[in-house]
Amino acid sequence: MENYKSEINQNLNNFKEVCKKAGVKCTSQRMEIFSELIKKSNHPDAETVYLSVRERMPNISLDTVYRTLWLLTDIGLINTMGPTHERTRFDANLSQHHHFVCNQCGSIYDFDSKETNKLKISEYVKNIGTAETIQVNLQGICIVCTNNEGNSKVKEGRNDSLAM
Amino acid sequence: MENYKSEINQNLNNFKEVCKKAGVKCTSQRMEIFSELIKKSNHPDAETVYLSVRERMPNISLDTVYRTLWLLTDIGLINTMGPTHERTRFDANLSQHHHFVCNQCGSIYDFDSKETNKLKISEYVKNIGTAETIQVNLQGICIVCTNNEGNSKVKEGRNDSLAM
DNA sequence: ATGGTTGCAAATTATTTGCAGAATG
DNA sequence: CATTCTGCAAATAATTTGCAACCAT
Repeated sequence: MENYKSEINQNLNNFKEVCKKAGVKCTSQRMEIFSELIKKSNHPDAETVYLSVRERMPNISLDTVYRTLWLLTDIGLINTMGPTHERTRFDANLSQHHHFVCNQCGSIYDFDSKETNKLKISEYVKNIGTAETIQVNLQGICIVCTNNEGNSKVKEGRNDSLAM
Repeated sequence: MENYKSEINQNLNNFKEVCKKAGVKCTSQRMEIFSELIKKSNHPDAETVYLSVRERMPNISLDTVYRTLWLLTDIGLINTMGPTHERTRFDANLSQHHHFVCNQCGSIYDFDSKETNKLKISEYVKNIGTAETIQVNLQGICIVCTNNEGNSKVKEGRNDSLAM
């Protein structure tokens, strides 16, 4: 309970630094939104963040929350869960398979690997729950885009890469 | 090229059977939409399906495509990619981690495992592209819901389980 | 025949944007 | 002080829904 507050302070210092580097202002709204996200580990959506922050800042508006969340994502302070700005996509392939998403063209390739299917994840999540399905998602650059280097249009600037 | 058509026919026979079992009608629209999804392996969204099917059925409407895709999902003939009907969720935890999604309450738990991080997926997808990030998603029932058995509300009936 | 299904148009939900005043560096 | 931000309200995009006509069983 004690180092929870200091963790936020530590993060807020980093926050100010990153903002300065990125050339964006460090406003009270942004700090509230950011620390809200650090406090809540349950990956809230914009509306949820808005409702919580509003308890401390009654005048904040939902669109500020949206703008801030995307800004924080752009400058690398937070991430989104899964694909964003995407419409729901459907798949008739019901067999066990995994996905490779190209950060450049947005294509999704299916793949399968015995090694992946054999993963004994269950042991790692025993204290979380019982897993029924496992799905591996890879992000990177597909061969087509690698070969087309130069004439490929970037689809999203928000796909920060996270070294493996 | 030849067994591509026979694959569709085979799937369409199964389609009719499943429809009968589920007590839904086997309309021409539904057959077109389903076979469109089988032909395209690129996980199209509703609009894309709509545009393709419209070439053969000029009068079909987009909402029929939506209704059909969800119906097919409900009766287990197709799947959606990733979370659906979900707002974008944000996460301040930037370290390498994976997710456990509870099919019952919708909570998302973070977890990490050395074994997972060491996965040499790159070799399996060499001919697809170069992966920069790997993310494992587990679906199942979390401990909280297991303990609350009975008074928990089911969130989605669309989470077909796939044995590990 | 008749109840599920379709197409249309209108509704809803999530998210984005233009603009004038407010706050930050 | 000069911008960058914010809050408001209105716009947009994806998806859903009510309803009368239509089609499969």
